[in-house]
Amino acid sequence: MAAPSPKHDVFQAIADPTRRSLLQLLVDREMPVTAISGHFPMSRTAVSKHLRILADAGLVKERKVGRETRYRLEPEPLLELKRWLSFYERYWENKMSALKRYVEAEEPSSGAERAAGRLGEDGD
Amino acid sequence: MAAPSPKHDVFQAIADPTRRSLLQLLVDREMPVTAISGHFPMSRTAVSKHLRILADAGLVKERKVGRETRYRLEPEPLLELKRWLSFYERYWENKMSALKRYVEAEEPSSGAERAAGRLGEDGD
DNA sequence: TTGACATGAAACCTGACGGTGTCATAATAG
DNA sequence: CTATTATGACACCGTCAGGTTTCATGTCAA
Repeated sequence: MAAPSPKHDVFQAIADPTRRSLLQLLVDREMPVTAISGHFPMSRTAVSKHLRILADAGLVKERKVGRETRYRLEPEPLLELKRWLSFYERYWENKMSALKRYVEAEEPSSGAERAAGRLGEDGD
Repeated sequence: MAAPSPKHDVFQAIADPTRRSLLQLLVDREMPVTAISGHFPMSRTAVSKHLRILADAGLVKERKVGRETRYRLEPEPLLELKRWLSFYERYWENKMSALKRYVEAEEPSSGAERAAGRLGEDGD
């Protein structure tokens, strides 16, 4: 019963770029495996395995509809990530001010179109 | 140098539990490798490699002091993570209300002890 | 029933990862 | 100078993750 024995945690699940794309693809629609795999340059089986890992981490949910299995995003587990992150927030607040504000400014609304938000790697 | 070709991104860097502990250990103090490795049940070389990966992702910074190399946290790259996360925030806000508030309530202080936040699996 | 479609499971390959031990080198102590 | 300490660079190894292909099963359509 809802035994929380996830072999894969959220951190590991989102570590893979393919998996992150998968999440984004399923962000608001529900899709069957074959349709999903059409968006990726790999075999359907490979995608299926990634989905399994995501499901294992609780990030997607499966629903069988006829002969197909539809997957959809389940964002709750990301809360763990958020909480982990929030712990470090106060640390970068120490040294960041302008940069932080610049980023924060885009969040509240619907900032998400800037997929490639480049951060200054070489700070000093 | 300043090679902007990080083989390891932030997502991958924090995927490993050891590396997350490493970050936490270096969160406000600067430590040399040997001292750091004293906190972990593995060889100094292994720790050193983890540090390399973290440095590669820009999450720690090295400073040579005499014959020792001191490492310290560099939280800026976590912003990328935060921005990635913020994209999904509005999605879990759809289905979460009480739960969200309950979690949010712990963040502001220094909440990080509740590692096992159980979420209702079947939302609808 | 028969056949096509959707999917998961299994066996397998390869490269990266996490770990070890050893060694070379730079810096400090005597 | 010599010995010790701190560290990084290597070489090596076992495991696992990501990928492929093949096969079995279940569902839908004629």
